[in-house]
Amino acid sequence: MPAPQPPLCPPPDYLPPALLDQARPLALARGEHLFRQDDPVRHLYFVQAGELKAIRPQLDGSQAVMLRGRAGEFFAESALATTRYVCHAEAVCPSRVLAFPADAFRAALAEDGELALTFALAMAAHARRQCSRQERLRLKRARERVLHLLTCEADNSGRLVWRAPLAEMAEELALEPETLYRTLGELEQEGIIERERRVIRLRQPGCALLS
Amino acid sequence: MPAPQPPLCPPPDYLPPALLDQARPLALARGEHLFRQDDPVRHLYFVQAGELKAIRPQLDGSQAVMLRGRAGEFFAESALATTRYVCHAEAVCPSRVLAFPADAFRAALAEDGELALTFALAMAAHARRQCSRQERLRLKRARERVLHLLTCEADNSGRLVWRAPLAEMAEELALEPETLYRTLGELEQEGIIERERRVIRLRQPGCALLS
DNA sequence: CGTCGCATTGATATCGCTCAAATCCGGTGG
DNA sequence: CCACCGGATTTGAGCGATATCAATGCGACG
Repeated sequence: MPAPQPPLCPPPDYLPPALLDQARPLALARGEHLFRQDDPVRHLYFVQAGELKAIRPQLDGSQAVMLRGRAGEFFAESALATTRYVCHAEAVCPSRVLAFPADAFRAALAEDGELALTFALAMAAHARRQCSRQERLRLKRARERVLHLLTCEADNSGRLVWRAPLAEMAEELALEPETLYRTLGELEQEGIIERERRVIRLRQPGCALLS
Repeated sequence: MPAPQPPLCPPPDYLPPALLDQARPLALARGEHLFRQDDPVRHLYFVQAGELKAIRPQLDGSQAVMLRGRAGEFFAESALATTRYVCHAEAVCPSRVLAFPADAFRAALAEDGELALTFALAMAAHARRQCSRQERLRLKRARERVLHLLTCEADNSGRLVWRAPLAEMAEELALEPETLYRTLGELEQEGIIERERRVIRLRQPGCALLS
């Protein structure tokens, strides 16, 4: 019974009404799949609430999180360039998405250069966030990866609400859950973070803690 | 004396002549910078020959390779969305690039929806390659990262020509050079690869070597 | 011939992974 | 209300892989 409490994110206001009319709302329970590898790309998705992740199963049985889509973002928009998905997508927590028909979306972009530019810029911004994730994965020590995530994802006051089990965060960081638990424990002991339930708070947000 | 021997890659044919006319060719020596962090974004770059990398200096003195631009690709096009660069860019080997004025590029996109769509699709394809790099970094063992790179970057016959020192490849893989040397040595001993100078050849291209 | 950058190899320390076990917590059903 | 259950979290011990430090070889080039 997907019923996320937070309010729904409206789709970007630069989208033309004709496109918005064709959007179909979907609700996903935690763990439910939005699409699977090799599925044909029929829709472009916008996340209104919750969070999605795109995963590729690895040969060792684990899964690599290729990207995440949070509320207010398009998700897997790079699929626009191809006809089939190269990974699976599932909801990290109860989520709501808007599904736009892919060809209608392409047509709208081709017809309206202004729209296409705006969308391209949104993709560019998205690419930057992906770069940040990559920078994080290049850090070799667990402590640094964790701090990188916290400083990047926490709000101005240093608070980060993680709605899924921490094993999910470990996966995001390409760490084992035990390592993450221990690292968070150490950071807490050192007074660098506080923890309560699903909330983690950086005591000195914006401070250069890395390395 | 930047004088790369390979032929120059022509810019994409979907670019309008008006835009091509404004492109300025640049030649870069190995290690030369194309732009630096905090520089204003005045140009969009297309790589005609050689290879570029965008790097962010880390607090520990090392540098993280955020992305690479190879011949035939746009480089750092996500900068279109912002006004200042967030990282440095330098040539990995002697290179040639075309510099398009950023505002002319934006204007051309806004004016021509067809062009904007094509460019957006190119960005999407680029995003997929970035995803692949990320997947690589999520692999925990050095051997798997190396094989992932080889299988992804080698041509059909399994050949990969690496024009820069191997330390550059180590950096790309977020490994220490020594680890890469040792790993390549093992793979060679096991008959999985062959090496000669700057050329690495996978003996069984396309084979599922990752575990 | 000397130097410099790159490649290679060895020894050691450290970190994160792995396996294992215990505890906590929220939710469910009696 | 309480007992129970499963998932999530914590903690421990040991091992293996990679980083780190150090030394040497090697080839290009001035």
